Amino acid sequence: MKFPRLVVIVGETGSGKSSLAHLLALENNGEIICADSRTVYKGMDIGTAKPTKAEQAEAKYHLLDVVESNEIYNAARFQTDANQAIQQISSAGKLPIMVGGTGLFIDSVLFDFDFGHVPNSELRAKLSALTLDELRVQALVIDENLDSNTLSNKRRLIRLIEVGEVVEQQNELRKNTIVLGLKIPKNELRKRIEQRTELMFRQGLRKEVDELVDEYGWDSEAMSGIGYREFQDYSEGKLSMTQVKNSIVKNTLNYAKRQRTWFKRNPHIEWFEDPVEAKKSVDNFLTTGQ
RNA sequence: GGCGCGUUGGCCGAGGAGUUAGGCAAAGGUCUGCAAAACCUUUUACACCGGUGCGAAUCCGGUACGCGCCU
Repeated sequence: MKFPRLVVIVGETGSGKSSLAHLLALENNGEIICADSRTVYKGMDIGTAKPTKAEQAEAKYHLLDVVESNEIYNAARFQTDANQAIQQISSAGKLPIMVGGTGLFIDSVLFDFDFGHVPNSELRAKLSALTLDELRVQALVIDENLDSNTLSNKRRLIRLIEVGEVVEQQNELRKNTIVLGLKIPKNELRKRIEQRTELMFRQGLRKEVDELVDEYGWDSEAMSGIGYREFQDYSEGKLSMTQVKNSIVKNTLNYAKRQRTWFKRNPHIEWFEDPVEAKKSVDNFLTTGQ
């Protein structure tokens, strides 16, 4: 079976998708695949709201703690790892459930992305030294219809030049797949994110950050995430701890906004505000295969 | 009571007679190997009243509020 049955749950940070996934796993003999660009890192537990040890004891989680906090993980690698996990889970007779908020990661599996050329770090280094205008000139040769979003984005221009062509968008959904989206009202989301941040502090976020900084420094991959990087300003005396906390809430909210924008354009997502309704939809999918 | 200084969009903050300061926040958006990233778009303000100018947020006078100093 090339495309085993797959349940996918998406949503913004704090939407409750993780707990829904956990429940679904328990009820349907499922295993979870985390589609999250941060929980792949070891040592980043509190700030990424990684499933707890207790949760991991109840249900099997995949793609957690797969790299050290100073390593780089990326979408292409996720795609491979996730597909492998899906095969493995389903050949063991279980139901794969993919949950996460990293849109690119999710879509790479959902739409079977062909990422194209492998990154060329030498070329990238060379291109990074160029100005935006110089990159534009090269990029416009490849595609003269680039919009202002891309034309101002150095990183994307570099990738475009590296690949040498515009990759064709693919929007045919993976077979045997149901995609559920969890959404919650905005003011409710804010409340949850505030509570969640508060909880992280109580669970010892600050200590986790200190340990990671001691080991990898402020410039490491681990420290680039929300809930971590904000502490640098505290350590430099620029922000008080309260301001750090507020800043984390704000950045998380901004991130949630970007996630919402990302998922909004996917027409295959069935949106739910009530997890119970979402569960019914999954039940239906599992019994009818539809 | 007298003298001086200040009053800029949600906040900070430049400028200063006729083209957009900028930053932050907010809202919307982009997205195929860094994605909790990177980036795009939008929001037309100068306390109030009068005066002088073709033209004032920008100059002059007064009013209010704030700050400082003096008696």
